[in-house]
Amino acid sequence: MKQQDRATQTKESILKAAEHLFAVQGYEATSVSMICADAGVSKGAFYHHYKTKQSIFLELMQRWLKGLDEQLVLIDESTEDVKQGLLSMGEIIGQVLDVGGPQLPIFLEFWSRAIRDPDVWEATVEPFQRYRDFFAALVQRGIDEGSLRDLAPHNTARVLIALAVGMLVQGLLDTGGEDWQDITHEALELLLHGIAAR
Amino acid sequence: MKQQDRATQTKESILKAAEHLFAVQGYEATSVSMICADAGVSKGAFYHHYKTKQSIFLELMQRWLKGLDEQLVLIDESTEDVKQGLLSMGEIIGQVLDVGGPQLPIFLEFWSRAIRDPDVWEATVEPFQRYRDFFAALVQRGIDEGSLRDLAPHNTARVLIALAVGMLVQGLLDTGGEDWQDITHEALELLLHGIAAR
DNA sequence: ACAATCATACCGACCGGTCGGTATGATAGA
DNA sequence: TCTATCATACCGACCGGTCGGTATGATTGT
Repeated sequence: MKQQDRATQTKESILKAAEHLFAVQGYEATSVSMICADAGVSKGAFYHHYKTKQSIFLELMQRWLKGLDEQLVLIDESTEDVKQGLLSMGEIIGQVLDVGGPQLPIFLEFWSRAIRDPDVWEATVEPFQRYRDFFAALVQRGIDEGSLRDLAPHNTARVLIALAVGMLVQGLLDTGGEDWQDITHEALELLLHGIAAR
Repeated sequence: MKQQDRATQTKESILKAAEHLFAVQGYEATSVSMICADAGVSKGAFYHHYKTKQSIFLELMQRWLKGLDEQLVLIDESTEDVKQGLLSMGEIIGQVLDVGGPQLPIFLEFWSRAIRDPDVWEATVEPFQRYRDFFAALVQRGIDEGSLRDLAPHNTARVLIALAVGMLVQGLLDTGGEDWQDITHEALELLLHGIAAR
């Protein structure tokens, strides 16, 4: 095999091992040695490909967010009706919770680290502000096309994200096998139509 | 001074030091030695009063939740109108974010630890399910008195908690000095009346 | 005297990261 | 094409330091 191919393979196996271990044990509880053992690679190989333990942490997050980005943009482009688009995006949350559950706990660690570490902040929070702007634009579109009430797009976006994040956290901590696809859908319906009596 | 008084004073100063350090540096980054140094106490004193590092972590959380409990019950008893009660509870979130900001990051760590550690889970998640039941009962009351639409109380409670948690996380990660009191209030209004056009 | 309270000294495990060295494929001049 | 040279990929022992926790003795109120 070519040298470069072997290299990328090694790098990838390290990343996969790290992703798995971070998900199951958490970041702090996972040592570089464990990652190497799991990947079947030496510590030297690890530090040849990655500068620090944290750097692999960040690369993981960037990949993850990139995937989320693409999904959102995809839905955004394929929907005409804003209300329907919001519901579709809600389904992403449900999917994320039902499918990618195991590796989600990392997010909580990312966030708590982001508060102190500027590098982590840049890689996690800054993208979230991009999402907020994205939702705000979507809400504005809804207002323009008359399907949404005339409310502050920025704040509404914050509410939407709060809903997403809150559902994510609850999904992580709830043990019972809830159907989050369903719950998130209903939550968005509630937000759309209000819970107060007419 | 009496021996027992001195003991409780020591215990309290340890707790205060731990609370402060956990808030500023995080749990893992804070060592027992640092807590002792900050409290002006020896390691022997620490392990005389607390079994492990984690035990102090848990005691902190229990105190915190107890305070939250009391606030919620207080509002619950003092309000007649459910809609108004919900808005008042929203203000708690705002208060919590504006006032107790510095020590909130611990929550994220608590949650991420709760996923793996059964003891932490019991101390953090189980209370949250109590809150959910509490909100569910409140929603049910709203339905009965006709101020809320007839919807599943359990799911609605989940939405309310999602909103609270989501706002909390955003409040932690947003750098700008937003007025979360205001934002949370508007969020609840949005949820109450819906964002869709009539 | 006796127990509660605290201080000091210390242990073994482990951690992230480094470093000297090797193995192996790429490259280029003869 | 054969070979000398070099860069990349990788190995694993090792380091300084930190950590949570313990063992033991001093102090102090009762």
